Amino acid sequence: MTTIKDIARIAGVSVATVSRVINESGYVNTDTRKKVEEAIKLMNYSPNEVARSLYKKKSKLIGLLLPDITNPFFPQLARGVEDRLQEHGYRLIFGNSDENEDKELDYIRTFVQNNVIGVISSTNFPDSDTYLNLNIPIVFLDRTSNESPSVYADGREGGRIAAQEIIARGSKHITILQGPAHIKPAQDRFQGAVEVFEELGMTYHVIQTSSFSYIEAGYWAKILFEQHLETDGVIASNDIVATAVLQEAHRLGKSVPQDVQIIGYDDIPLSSLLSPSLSTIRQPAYDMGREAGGLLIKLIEQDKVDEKIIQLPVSFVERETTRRK
Amino acid sequence: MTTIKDIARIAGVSVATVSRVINESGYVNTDTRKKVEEAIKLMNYSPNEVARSLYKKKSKLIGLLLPDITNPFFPQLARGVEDRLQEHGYRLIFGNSDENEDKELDYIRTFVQNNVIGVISSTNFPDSDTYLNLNIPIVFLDRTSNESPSVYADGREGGRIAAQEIIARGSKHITILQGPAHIKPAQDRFQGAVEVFEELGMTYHVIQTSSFSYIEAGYWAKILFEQHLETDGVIASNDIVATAVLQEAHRLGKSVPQDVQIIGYDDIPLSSLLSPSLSTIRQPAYDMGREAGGLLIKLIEQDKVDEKIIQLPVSFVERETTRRK
DNA sequence: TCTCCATGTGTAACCGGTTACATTCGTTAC
DNA sequence: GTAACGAATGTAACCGGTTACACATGGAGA
Repeated sequence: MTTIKDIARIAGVSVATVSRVINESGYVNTDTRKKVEEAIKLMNYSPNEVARSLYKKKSKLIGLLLPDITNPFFPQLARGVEDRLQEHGYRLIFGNSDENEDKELDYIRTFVQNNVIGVISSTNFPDSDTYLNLNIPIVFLDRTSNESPSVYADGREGGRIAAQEIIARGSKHITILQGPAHIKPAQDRFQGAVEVFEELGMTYHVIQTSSFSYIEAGYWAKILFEQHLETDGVIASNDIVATAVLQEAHRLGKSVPQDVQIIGYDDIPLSSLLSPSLSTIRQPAYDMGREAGGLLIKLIEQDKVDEKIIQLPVSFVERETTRRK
Repeated sequence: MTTIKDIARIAGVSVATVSRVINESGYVNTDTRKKVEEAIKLMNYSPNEVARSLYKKKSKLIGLLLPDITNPFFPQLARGVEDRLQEHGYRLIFGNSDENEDKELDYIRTFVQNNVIGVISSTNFPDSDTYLNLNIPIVFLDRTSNESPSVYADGREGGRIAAQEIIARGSKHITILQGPAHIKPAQDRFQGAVEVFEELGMTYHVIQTSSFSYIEAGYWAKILFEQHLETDGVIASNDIVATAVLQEAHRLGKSVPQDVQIIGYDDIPLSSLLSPSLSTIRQPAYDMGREAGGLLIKLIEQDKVDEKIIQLPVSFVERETTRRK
């Protein structure tokens, strides 16, 4: 591998001068600069980031921790983060936590060991020591914690909207699928929906689900209609579960949205391709990722950041699993 | 941050001894080891990987380059890779290439700058200088190139199976959706299907699509039925497009699979949740990722590796968008 | 003429680890 | 008695950059 010494030798200067050229710092004579640049081009040299990082105690790497990239909501977050950071020359070290605190801790440790300059995390444990003791900027994504920098969409409001819309469209026997208990945003949206029913004094049913996995989604859908066959409106905990409910409704000969209305959550890309296409509460996942990236960059590059907590709007996307008002 | 010097001071030994304890190398007296270990625990010390990496010219990082994590086929690959590597203490630097050679080059460069010890890449340009000149192990994933280490599923065979199955199930007017021209695996599966038709002397139609994006998928589905309304069998280039075709068929009042049979490709998780659920050619994406990770580890840790090219089987997953034989 | 400062460049310390080599001590073998 | 070797430990060079500091030069201002 070509090193700065090689370049220095070829250009007939010292390593300090080469470094100055690379970093555009300090004084360098125009002719000298030219010689160095030629040597760099000749050898196709690019500086070793590891050496840089060691001295500066800062790399160009950022740690990204997501629960599970296999859940189609998260790739969009990841993509948003990456696109934003890439524009500023930062790169990602990536890990899936599986909502598991130990795995998270392990990843965070290796992030730190690799001198990452910041972390973006969708964690269920934002208040753990791991994060409190972290002395690099951290942004919570799709999660919040007190005054910590975070980017998220208003889950409670999303839940409220889902309930309001499905009620306004005439469902009387509504079942809410409550997402996994340990996942904060899932509980927020559930609470939001429940609130609306309580406020209106309406009854509703709840099916508690314990994971967001594809395999189990079908199971919950079955349970739902087994326990509450009269259900004519379903507020699903996310679009995957909603898709499973849609399938189960078909299987039972119920037509959607005439017999049963369904509202999903997230607006994953496939929602619009289902038949009937899925009405859902949209979270602007890609933008959330971008915002998180942007916020982290600010935290890294600036002393003061005013808006450390960014809440993005959720919205009802009316498609074909709900009736017209 | 705590450094090895701090530990040495606290334990009353030299840095060399601490290093020996950490790495379990050389001779260390049992009592000394105990003192050092206590100091490490006391300070919650973990060694700086950057410094290590600089001296050793090797990190614990591996570069992973995928076209677009937003396409649901790739998260599974990524997950497989990560899970496998994680077991061996390796971490991922991740990037999306968007099938763009410049972006790829840029990522590969920063991988190298960060002393990654290996690269896994789904590239359309395996024979470019970028990869030829790379002097660290590289595994091509979902792609092949000559004798280079690679893990993939047999696209041609997948295409053949799709054609055979849909023909065997009675479709007469079959339209093949040909995936983007620059994506090798898409062309392989297309060629495989075409082969079968040629061998049987059957006619078929082709719609050439130019991307795998969600947004355009609906467009291609529309085009398909506009140009070939008589189509009673569709071999889609992947499951997303197949989903769009399914939707369009419904919209046109065609029932699936009675009027039109549809076969997808990939077997992304959502396929089984569609209604009707999607018959498709399954690629074992997660396993492909795991295998790629395993192969790379072998290449890194062993001198000789016998099986450098791993081909995984594709299979027909019979669901509800095809009729019974 | 002398001082001061901007310009230009090199030397060497430093970042936090790893490891080659030197040194010391105790035991064993001849 | 001493040569040889294993065990235990420390010193310092090294990895490839960055940068503080020293030093040289030349022109402007007093």
